[in-house]
Amino acid sequence: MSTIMTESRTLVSERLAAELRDDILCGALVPGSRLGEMALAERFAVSRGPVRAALGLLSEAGIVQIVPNSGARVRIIGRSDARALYQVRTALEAEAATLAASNAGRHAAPRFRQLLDQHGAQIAAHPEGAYLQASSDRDFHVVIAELSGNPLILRYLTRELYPQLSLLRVKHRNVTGRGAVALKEHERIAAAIIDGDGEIAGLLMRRHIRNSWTALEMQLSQTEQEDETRT
Amino acid sequence: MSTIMTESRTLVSERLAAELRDDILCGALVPGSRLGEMALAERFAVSRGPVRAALGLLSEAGIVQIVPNSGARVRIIGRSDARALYQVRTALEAEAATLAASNAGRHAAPRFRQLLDQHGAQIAAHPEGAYLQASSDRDFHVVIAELSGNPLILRYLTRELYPQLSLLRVKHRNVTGRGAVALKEHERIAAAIIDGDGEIAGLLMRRHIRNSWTALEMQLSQTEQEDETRT
DNA sequence: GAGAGAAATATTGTCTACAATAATGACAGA
DNA sequence: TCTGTCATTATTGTAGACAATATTTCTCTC
Repeated sequence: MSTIMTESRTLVSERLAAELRDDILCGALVPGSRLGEMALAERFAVSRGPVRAALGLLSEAGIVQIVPNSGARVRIIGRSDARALYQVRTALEAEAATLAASNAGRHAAPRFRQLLDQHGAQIAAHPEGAYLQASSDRDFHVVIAELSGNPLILRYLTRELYPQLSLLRVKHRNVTGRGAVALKEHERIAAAIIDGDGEIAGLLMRRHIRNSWTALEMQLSQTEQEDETRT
Repeated sequence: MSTIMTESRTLVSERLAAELRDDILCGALVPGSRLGEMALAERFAVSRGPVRAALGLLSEAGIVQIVPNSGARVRIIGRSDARALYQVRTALEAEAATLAASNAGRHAAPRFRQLLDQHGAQIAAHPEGAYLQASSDRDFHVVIAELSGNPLILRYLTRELYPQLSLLRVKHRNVTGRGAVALKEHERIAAAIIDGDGEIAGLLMRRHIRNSWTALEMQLSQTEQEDETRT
């Protein structure tokens, strides 16, 4: 986490970081690729100072890896990284769901309804489902983190965990989500939160993230076997 | 989190960050105090470049607050910050305990025994107990995070959450721990982990952190009232 | 004396240049 | 052909200077 208080005017370094972040998360800069200070300074027509600061911010987000005296690269997220990320997600998102159930109340129902409808429409359009955490799936989770009222949880998820998981997505484009099953789980979580039942909300969220990880792990296993077979 | 791979040689910026970190966590640099780049560069006889990088690292740890174009200060941790930190701790440490129960097995018993004995000796020496998370209390929690096998949890706790809570300690030196009650809770958590009972370990850890927060919150309330009374 | 505005000063953000380090390429020997 | 050594090159880390911004001080008016 970082406690840089930013308001209106944005530093060059922060703008660079945002742009590089987008390039990294959309796959334009693939995991492993080199982020040389001099090349980036030239590309963005700035000095190396703000480039270094930007790389520091991206390193902090966990999507760039800096080796002192050697340079920075887009981070490669391996299976064990993904596992650790999912375990942390399980913890934080279960806590968020529990807290959200205390905070949200009935007036959150329309928001959840909208999110779930959106998600349902997405699944109808793509029954096999896109990869984990397409936007409506992600939105659902972010809303719960917001409703938790804990800015730290929200920050860790949105600034670090989700971007890092996006890197996994860049690397494994053919991994699919769990479609209607996941949606059903979302619905139950939302209902528990709306009903103020924190214990059940937390438990269902744990289960949901665990299920997502189990499915993903299986697919990663297959992908890695295919990679080995192809080598 | 930061993904700077550091091995043997340490950068000036990292050495500065470590030294400043120590100054901040021991209270030599109190919350709110100003960390000017020029003053620090002069104090450490280096240029402002590595000072800036060091401040970036400390900001990332959450113990320094940087306002663009205005400078850096040691962060002040307020009550709502502390609450958020404890909620995140609850989530992460319960998960760590659950995972540790799967990983640790019986051979962790001597280590726990040692930690608990140490903690017991500390409480015997100070029955009223020092402030939250004295070293043996902290060690117990760190060991569980290590046993969890999740490097991310360990990193968040030791790099960010505990240092930030140390800042709270700097501000509230008269807040006491829970003495023998906390030790008893530790013992039960350790037993559950050694027995491989992840569900109970996680539940007991949740309860433990929650209890610690409840006690701390009460004391913070009193301290703040006294502060107001004194003003 | 209080408040507003301008000027002066201090500090941070960025740029440029040099020092330090790692990576790459060339060459010799087994 | 492969391996090890050395030289060269590229890049990162740091220092110092200038530009940009915020803070402090001073002056004037009410």
